[in-house]
Amino acid sequence: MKITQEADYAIRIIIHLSVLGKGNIVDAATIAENEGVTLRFTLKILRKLCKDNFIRSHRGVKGGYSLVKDPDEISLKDIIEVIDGDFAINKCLKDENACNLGKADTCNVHEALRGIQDIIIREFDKVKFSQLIKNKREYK
Amino acid sequence: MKITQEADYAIRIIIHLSVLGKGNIVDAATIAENEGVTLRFTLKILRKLCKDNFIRSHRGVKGGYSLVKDPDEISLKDIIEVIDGDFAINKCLKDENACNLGKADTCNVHEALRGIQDIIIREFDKVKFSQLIKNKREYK
DNA sequence: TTTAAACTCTACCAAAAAGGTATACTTTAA
DNA sequence: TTAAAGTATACCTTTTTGGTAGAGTTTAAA
Repeated sequence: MKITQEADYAIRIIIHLSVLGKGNIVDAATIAENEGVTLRFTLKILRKLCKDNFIRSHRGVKGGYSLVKDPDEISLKDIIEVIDGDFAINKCLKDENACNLGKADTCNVHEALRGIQDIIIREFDKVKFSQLIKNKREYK
Repeated sequence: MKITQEADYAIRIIIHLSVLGKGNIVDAATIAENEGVTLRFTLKILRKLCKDNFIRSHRGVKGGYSLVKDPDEISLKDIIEVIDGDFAINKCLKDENACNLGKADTCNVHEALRGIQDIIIREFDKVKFSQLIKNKREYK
């Protein structure tokens, strides 16, 4: 029941971009340095965030990355899903055939877990990045 | 954000024992066969459940395992914790020193995640095994 | 009192996932 | 034209997970 280290990094990266605000460009090296993640790994995460359209990249000299959406339109759920994939607290909730007893449809556990999962997703979706950058100053 | 396969098995094992009811003995081989888990792995899980006092073992011929508590006194949270350890949706919530920026105490994300984690734990704790065995018949 | 059906303990192993790095590009402002 | 940026793909290492093995110990019952 953990988010991955990579998702944690992705959250910090989006926080960094959120502080700068939608549309403002910053290069990967600056983010990496400030957030304590290696440049290479930062780049890898940034590419995933690009592919899912939360940020966009600007190639060439003076390039970098910028937020596509406003921080209050992006939730923890959104970013964790980009990295870790859909929330599924048990494999049978992602794929009913994964139940090795073949009875996901009649299983009380399955039903209970689905209820919990729905609540978890809702809670992660409630937290927007606008809230996460409260009291944060600009980076120099 | 998944429970492990092993925790899933443990849940089924406790369900099996819950159907039989507190104090009733069944041997590992029977559980293994009914729940679709190998005997060896079942034994391993049973030992962990013993150590944490949810079940007790009976050695020797006609031995096996039985529930120590009533099914309505055992929750999904209890059993998942036996196998997967304490719930901690991010490493910084288990150990504040794990924050590689060293600012768990002032971190907005940390604070938000703790709130979500508390809700998750509460939800898993709400589900008791008495509820999970509704409509389940005895095993033959 | 012997036997076999049970559980116990510790260690080990293989596969999968996670975390991270390397190489060889392409794009573009200045 | 050049160097500062991002891109794409592939690879590697470590940790976690899932599972197995071997050599015991205990005990009901014949």
